[in-house]
Amino acid sequence: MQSGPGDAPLLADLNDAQRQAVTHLDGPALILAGPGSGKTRVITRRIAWLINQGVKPWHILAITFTNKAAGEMRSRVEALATHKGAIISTFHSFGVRFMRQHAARLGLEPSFTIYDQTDRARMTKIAIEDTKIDSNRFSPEAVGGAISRAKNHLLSPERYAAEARDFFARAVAEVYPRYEKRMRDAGALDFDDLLYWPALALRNDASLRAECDERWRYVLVDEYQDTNTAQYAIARNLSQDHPNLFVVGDPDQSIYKFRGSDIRNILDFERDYPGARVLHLSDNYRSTRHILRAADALIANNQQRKPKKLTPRDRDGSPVEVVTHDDQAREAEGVARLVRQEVDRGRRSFRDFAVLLRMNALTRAFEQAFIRNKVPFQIVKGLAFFDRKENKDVIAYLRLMTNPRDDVSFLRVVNEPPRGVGATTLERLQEYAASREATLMAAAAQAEFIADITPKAAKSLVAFARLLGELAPLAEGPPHEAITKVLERTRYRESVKSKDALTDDDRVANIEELVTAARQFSEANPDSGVAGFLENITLAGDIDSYDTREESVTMMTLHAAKGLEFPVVFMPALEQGLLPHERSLNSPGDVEEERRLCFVGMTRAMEELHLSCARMREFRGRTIYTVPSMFLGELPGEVRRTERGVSETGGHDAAWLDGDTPVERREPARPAPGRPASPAAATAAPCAYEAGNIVQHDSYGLGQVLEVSGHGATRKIRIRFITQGIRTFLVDKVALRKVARGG
DNA sequence: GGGTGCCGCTTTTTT
DNA sequence: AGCGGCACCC
Repeated sequence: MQSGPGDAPLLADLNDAQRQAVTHLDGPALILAGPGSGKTRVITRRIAWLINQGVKPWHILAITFTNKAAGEMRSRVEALATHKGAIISTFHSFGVRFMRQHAARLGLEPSFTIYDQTDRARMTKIAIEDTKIDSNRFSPEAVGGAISRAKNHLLSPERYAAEARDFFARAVAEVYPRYEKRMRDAGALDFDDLLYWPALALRNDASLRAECDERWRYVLVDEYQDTNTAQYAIARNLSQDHPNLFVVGDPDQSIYKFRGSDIRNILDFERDYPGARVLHLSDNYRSTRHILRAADALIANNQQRKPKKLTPRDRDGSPVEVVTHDDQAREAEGVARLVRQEVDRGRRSFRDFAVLLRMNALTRAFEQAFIRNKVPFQIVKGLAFFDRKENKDVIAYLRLMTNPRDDVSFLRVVNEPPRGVGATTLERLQEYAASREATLMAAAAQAEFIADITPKAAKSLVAFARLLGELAPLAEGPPHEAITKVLERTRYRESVKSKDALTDDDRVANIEELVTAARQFSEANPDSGVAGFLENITLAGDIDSYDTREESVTMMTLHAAKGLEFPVVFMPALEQGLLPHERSLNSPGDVEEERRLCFVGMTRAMEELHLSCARMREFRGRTIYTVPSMFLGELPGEVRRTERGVSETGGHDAAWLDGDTPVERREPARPAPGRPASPAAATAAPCAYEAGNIVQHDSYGLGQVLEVSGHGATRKIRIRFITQGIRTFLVDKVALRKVARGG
């Protein structure tokens, strides 16, 4: 490594491994970076260092997974070096830029619309109806998901069809080409297209590939463990002639398999790039020893994993807490009280706390508890706002202004507000459009010539087409003006107001908020028109709306928390079926991913980590008895385990749950009692288990033995599980743990 | 032929 | 919370 001018401040506060990573010059490099090991710092310093070494900024491409991470990286590099010309963006934003730039070469209009998963489902539904497949048999979401996975694996419709074996795959194989045709005709790309087409173009067009490889000589990829096949292909094809691919990641934090990421990309890096430099960042600067030991112990249970340890740099801190509550209301109340108390004592501020959950649906109880205790909070879930019906409607108008071929948006708002265009008319219109290979907008403009469409409906359709034609020029101007005009011309506000007096205030407020969001966007991006605004909101993720400076407790999913850190982390609802999630229990590989998810959550904590579960949980309208997460059993003995409440005693005071004023209550710390046992038939033969025993099964959770029958290899055991009903197993084959003798 | 109101289903995680 | 499906009314 050479040292250039002004390197000292870039390298001074780095440890040995970090410095080696930053100053790695040419050739592929894999940086295995555990949580809290300073990987963002390594990437940003490296970009600055490369520029200091004389690498031109426009030869640098740094890719992250979220817009927020990209923005942060950009501002951090900015503080270190002039990087004008370097691209720091997400894979998807890079894909958009690539597609717009090479649209002509790819046979695409540069004014394409980007479809989100909701739009994808609608288009999939249309495509299913194009085929002879029974549309009730397969949901558009399921088929759309399968198409998405195919694209993530770079499978074209032809290749997918060649490999389709089972009934479902054969149906998807029918729909996939129809979907693609429909998308192309609508001038639309889905999220996966933003990776799929660039990946294919780079793979198949040698001159384009060489041109891009030459342009981006230094490619850096963050969170490499989460790349899918398409992303892998993009990175690989940009790193042939200039094989300076620098990837940073942690196999233990791979949590996006469901959207196609392939952990083998990082595990096989050395095989794919012979001679790659491999560096390990294992010093953890984030968390206390207690937290790291707990996280280490948990992740060590994964079989498909290279062993590695996190080296703490910090003090011991306080032990990791595991608390069992009676139900989710008390669990949430416990969190809210602790936050309140710490803030009241002046020891913490609200923004020091985060509540990390497996599912968005679990936030309810916490919202209520925080409100009750006057604890300010924010939920990181940006989708909710732009997903509101009224906003989606307005957005559909904007899309039609920039791209009149967008059939999905057409269908969404052609009768919104109501214009007297019903299902029958639309069916006729679609038939007509299909027979002439025309877009719905074009067909609407000539609706008066379509047989079987009533004159009244035809008039409405023509007026609608004319309206959009008149609005279209506004797409070049600032988006908030376009929205204002849309609302005015469609009288959308008025139509909302006349519906339901109770909710319409909310809806109108949402529309106003959309106008504000558009105005803010215009101010920040004065040169962008409506198309830029649409692109921005479609590609914005939940985490992008998260404000770290806000004085409030943060609630978010474990997935969204990746890359973040908080002084105090709560991880509630650690129950079998939630984490690990029910749908992962059938496959050991999926359970390992759930364990990684738990690991990611735990390693967000800097000083305190509070894990909890509830004995009872209301979910989808039913109350179920829960089983503590298997992951809690994998933590070391040093964690502090506490039982609160204990329903069976009936001794606690629940008054605080109903009133506004919290009442202090006793915290009897006592062990959980065994479940009441029922008298069951005894068996003659000696056996490790007998009726009444309380047993733990790896997947089904806690249950009570009802009966043991037979003998030898055919001895059977019948168990009633708390959540999964009655099951029968062969005693010799089933993995059970006796928890209590019971009866 | 279109509009309206009610029911039940949906969601695990996301760019 | 939204939305498709359905029944019922205009």
